Amino acid sequence: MYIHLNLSSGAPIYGQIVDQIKYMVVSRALVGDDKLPSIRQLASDLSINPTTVVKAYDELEHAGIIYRRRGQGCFINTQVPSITRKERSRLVGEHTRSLAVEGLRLGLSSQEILSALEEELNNIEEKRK
Amino acid sequence: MYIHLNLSSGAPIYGQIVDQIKYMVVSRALVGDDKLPSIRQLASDLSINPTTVVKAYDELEHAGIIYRRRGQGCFINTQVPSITRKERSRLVGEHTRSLAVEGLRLGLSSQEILSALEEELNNIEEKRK
Amino acid sequence: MYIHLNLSSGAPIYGQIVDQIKYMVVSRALVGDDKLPSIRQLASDLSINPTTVVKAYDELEHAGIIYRRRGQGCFINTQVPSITRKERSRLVGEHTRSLAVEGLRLGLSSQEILSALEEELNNIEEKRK
Amino acid sequence: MYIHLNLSSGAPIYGQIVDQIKYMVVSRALVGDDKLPSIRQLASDLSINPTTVVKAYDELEHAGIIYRRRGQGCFINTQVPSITRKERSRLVGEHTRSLAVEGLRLGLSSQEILSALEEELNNIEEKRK
DNA sequence: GTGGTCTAGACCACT
DNA sequence: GTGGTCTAGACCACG
Repeated sequence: MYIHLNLSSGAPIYGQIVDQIKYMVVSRALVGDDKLPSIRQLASDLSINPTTVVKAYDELEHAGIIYRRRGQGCFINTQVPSITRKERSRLVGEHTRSLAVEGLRLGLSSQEILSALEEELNNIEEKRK
Repeated sequence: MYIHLNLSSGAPIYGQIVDQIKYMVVSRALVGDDKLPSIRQLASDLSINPTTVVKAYDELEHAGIIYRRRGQGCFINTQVPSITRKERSRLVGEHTRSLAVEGLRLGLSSQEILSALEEELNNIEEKRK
Repeated sequence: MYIHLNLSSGAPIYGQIVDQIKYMVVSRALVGDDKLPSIRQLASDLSINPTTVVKAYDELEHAGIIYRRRGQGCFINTQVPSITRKERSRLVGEHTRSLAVEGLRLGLSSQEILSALEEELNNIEEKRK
Repeated sequence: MYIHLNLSSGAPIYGQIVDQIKYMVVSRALVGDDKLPSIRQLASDLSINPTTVVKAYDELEHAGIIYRRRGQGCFINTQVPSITRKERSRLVGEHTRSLAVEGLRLGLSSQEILSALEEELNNIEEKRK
C-alpha cells in the first residue's frame, strides 16, 4: 500500500492518509476484508508519529470504511458506505468553484481551465487501468 | 456587498471572506478601485471581531487583490498581479488535481466532473457580462 | 516648487512632503526667506486634504526649517539646523543595513549592490548641478 | 537566537522581529531547516504578546523565508524564493533610492555613503564565513 | 472617520 | 507540546 505524504501542503497528515485510503477503496486497490498495515508499521514507513495514524484509522472507522479486530488489526469493510447525492454535490461544488475562481483570477480562459482539468482526469484514468 | 458566513462549517471566517471577495472580483461584481466596506463596518455587519476582518484584508493585500489607503479605506486593485508562468501553473495545478481526485473519489465520472466545472465557469462568465 | 507624491507607497503623505522640502533645502533649491506655497494652494495642487499640509508644515516648523508670519505665510529659515553626528549615523545606518540585507537576501552580490547604489547617487548628483 | 527590541522607537515590534530574522538569514546565523523558537517561547522571552510573534512569523512566511509545520514549529526555508528579475530590481531599487536620498539629505557625500554601505556589507560577509 | 498595532485570554487542531 | 483562529478592548497614526 503506497501512501504519499505532502508535509508542506498545509493539509493535515491524518487527513491525507484518510483521503488516500478512501481513494484506494473507490478505485478497488483495496477491497473488502483486506488488511491495513498496523499502526506502528505505517507510522514507521511514513516516518510520522503513531498517534497520527491512530487518528486517521479512527476517522476511517467512524466513516464506516474500516473495522477493527482486537489483536489482529484493521480491515476494509465489505460494504462501501453510501454518500447522499446532496452531500456529494456540496463536496464537489466547493472544489469546482475554487478551481474556477482561482483560474480566472490568474487570467486563464474558461477553455484553458477545462483543458487543464481534462488532462488531469486523463492522467488519473490512465493509472486506474 | 453581501458576504455570507457559515460559522459552523469549520472553515476559518477570514478565509470565507477572502474567498467570497475573490469570487466577486472574478465575476466583476467588484472592479478596479471599488471601495470595500471599512474594517469596522464589515465586522459590525457580520457580527464578528474587527481583527478577523483585518486578517482577511491582509490576505487579500498580500495576494495583490486589494490596496489600502490610510484614513481612506481599502480598494480593489486595477491590475492583475504579475505572476510567473511557472508559479501560475503550480497554483492552478493544485486546484485541478484536488477537484479531479475528489470528484473521482466520490464516484463521479470524468464527464460529470467536467460538466460541473463547465457549469460553474458559465455561471461566472454570465455574471461578467 | 515640485512635490511628487507616491500615494501607494505606504509612506505617510505629510512625511513625503516634509522629506522633499528638507531635500530642496539641502540641495539649495530653496534658500533662506523663500516663501512656501500657502497651505490651501499646496493642498489643491496635490489634490490632498489641507490638514495634511498643515501637519507637514507643523513638523517643518518644529524641526526649525521654516518659520511662519501671521497673515503672510511660511518661509524658509536662514540657518540650516544642525544634526548631531550621532543622530546622523543612526539615521543613515538604518538605511544601509536595510539595503544590504534586502539585496543579499534576494541573491545579489555585494558588488552588484554597491554598483546599484553608485548609479543612484550619480543620477541624483547629476540633477543637483 | 538573540533578538533585541527597541520598544520606544515607534517601529512596530513585529517588524523589528522580521528584520532581525532576515538579518540572521543573510548572515547565515540561521540556515535552511533551522528551527525558530516557538511562538509562545519567543513571546515569553521578549515579554510580548504571542499574537505579535504570530504576525512576525506570518510576514516571514509570506516572504518565503520560513515554513511552518503544525505541531512541530517554524523552520527556515532552504531555497531562496524565486522572484522575477523585474520584481527584484524594484525591491532593491526602493532601498537604494532611500539610502541615497537620506544620506545626501543629511549632508554626507556620495563617497561617504558608499563607504558606509561597503562597511555594512563587509560586516555581513565576514559573519557568513 | 480610516487603518495599524498591541494586549490578554480563550478554544481548537495537529503531532 | 506545537501552531491556528477568534474575541474584546485599547491606543496610536493618518487624512
